[in-house]
Amino acid sequence: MDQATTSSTKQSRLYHEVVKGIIARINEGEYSPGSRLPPERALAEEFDVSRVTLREALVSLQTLGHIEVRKRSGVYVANGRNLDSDVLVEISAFELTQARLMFEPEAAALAAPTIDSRTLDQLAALVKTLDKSTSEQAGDLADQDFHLTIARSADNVVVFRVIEWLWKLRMENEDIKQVYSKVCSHDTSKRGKEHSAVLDALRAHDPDQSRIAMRHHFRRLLESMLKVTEEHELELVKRKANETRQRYLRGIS
Amino acid sequence: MDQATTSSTKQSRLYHEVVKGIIARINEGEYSPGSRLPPERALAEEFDVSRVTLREALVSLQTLGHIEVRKRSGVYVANGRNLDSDVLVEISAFELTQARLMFEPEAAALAAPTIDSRTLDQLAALVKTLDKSTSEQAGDLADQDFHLTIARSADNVVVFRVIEWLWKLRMENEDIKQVYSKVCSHDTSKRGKEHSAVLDALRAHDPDQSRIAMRHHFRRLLESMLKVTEEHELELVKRKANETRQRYLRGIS
DNA sequence: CTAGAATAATGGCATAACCAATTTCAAGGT
DNA sequence: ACCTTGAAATTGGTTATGCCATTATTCTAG
Repeated sequence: MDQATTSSTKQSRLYHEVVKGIIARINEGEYSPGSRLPPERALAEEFDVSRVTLREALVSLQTLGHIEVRKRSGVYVANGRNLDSDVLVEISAFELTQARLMFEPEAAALAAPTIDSRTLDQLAALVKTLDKSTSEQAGDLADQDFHLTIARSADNVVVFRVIEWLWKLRMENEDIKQVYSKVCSHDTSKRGKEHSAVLDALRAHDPDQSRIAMRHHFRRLLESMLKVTEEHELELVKRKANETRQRYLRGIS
Repeated sequence: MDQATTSSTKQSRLYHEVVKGIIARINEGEYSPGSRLPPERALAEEFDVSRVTLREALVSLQTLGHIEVRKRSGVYVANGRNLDSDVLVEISAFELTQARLMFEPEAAALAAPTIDSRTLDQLAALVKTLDKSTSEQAGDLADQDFHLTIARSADNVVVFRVIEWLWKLRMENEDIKQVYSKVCSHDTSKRGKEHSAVLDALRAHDPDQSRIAMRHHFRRLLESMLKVTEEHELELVKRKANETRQRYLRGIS
């Protein structure tokens, strides 16, 4: 091998090239999800780098969650994926809300017995912020803070991570955001009341009541969502009918 | 260094430890944002690893965005945001099981009304497989299949993803695997019965009963886990006491 | 045909070395 | 005293080689 004779012109690290190369091969289907990549020694030769450099690329790829290295077995293309990395899967707002309806109440119930007064004060402040928030974005953020603060109080990293991911989906997916936006503009007042109810239950350190209050919140949300969507689709039908009418009446007036 | 003489007991990747160590130092302010870390060679010595391994840790840290490596200048703590960290989170078997106790019963309840007979047959087969499985690994896989099949039947991508992630943690983390292994060897028979109970409830398409059966399964699991861990720590104490005794009795016999 | 033992394959890690720039610092000139 | 300068030390980047422990595979004996 050449030793490091190429490093004078190339600014970035060599392993970056290898990372790019492997990702390209994955994307082009040469290495399909779940399949095994060639062994390190072979890959190193293919990319014309040392095994150490090839390994650095694998470490980076692993950190990014694209591959999975199993000791003494091989390198595999990740298919299970990390919770975080893929927002690509099409997820409907309904599915997401249903999942939240299932999980968030449990987190609230878990948090209730041990939540401390400082956190309760924070939550109270967030309820106020949400009530008097003008912009939609500010409201959403306060909403997120409220729910994530409760999830954090459950004092379980796994639980928190799950709910954090749920919120990530809620905030990053445009379609979902739109649906939520419609629902919230539809009835903002209820959200405040329901949050207060949750807060009261938490204040009482009552797990069951906390669960019920949170469940109620989400159930109402899901129902509103169904209703709004219904109305929305009704609106679409009307508009279409109108367009049709216009088209067919165009030549008559 | 001793070559890889320590790898027999240490399961996960060595560079992970280094990553955790460096993140800890950053979070504790020993290395403040923007400041320079010691050179690679020094760090390698501090962490008692080779430079190659230390470099792997740096690559990972760099991929995570926590540090910045400037050629022939040094390694710097990334400015600004420090989200504290992915790899740093230590997830205990208890936390994971608690999360599963919260979420998986809900998934079962959701699946119950709509689960079809073909899937029920698959589950029945898996229960059998689990009962008569000899190797631990085979049992674990059947267990995983059982739970993931139920989660899939909930027919909600988000829910499935969450539970899939939980299982990933369960199977990929060596520490957690070890704890689960101890628990399962402790009482395998119960697991089969509990799975059967869940299956029966699903067969009856009874959401509440499904939830209860699954909850019971996990509650028992969590309790066994606590007990086993207790025993394990007790064992450690005993062994230590024994060593002490040996030491002090050494000259007497 | 199967159980078990030998063998090959594979990832994990260590050591040593060299390269190409940068940084440091002291010698030397003004 | 101040600046220049150039050599040596420093530092990240990369390669090469070798051993270890465990898995996967193959071969052999029963």
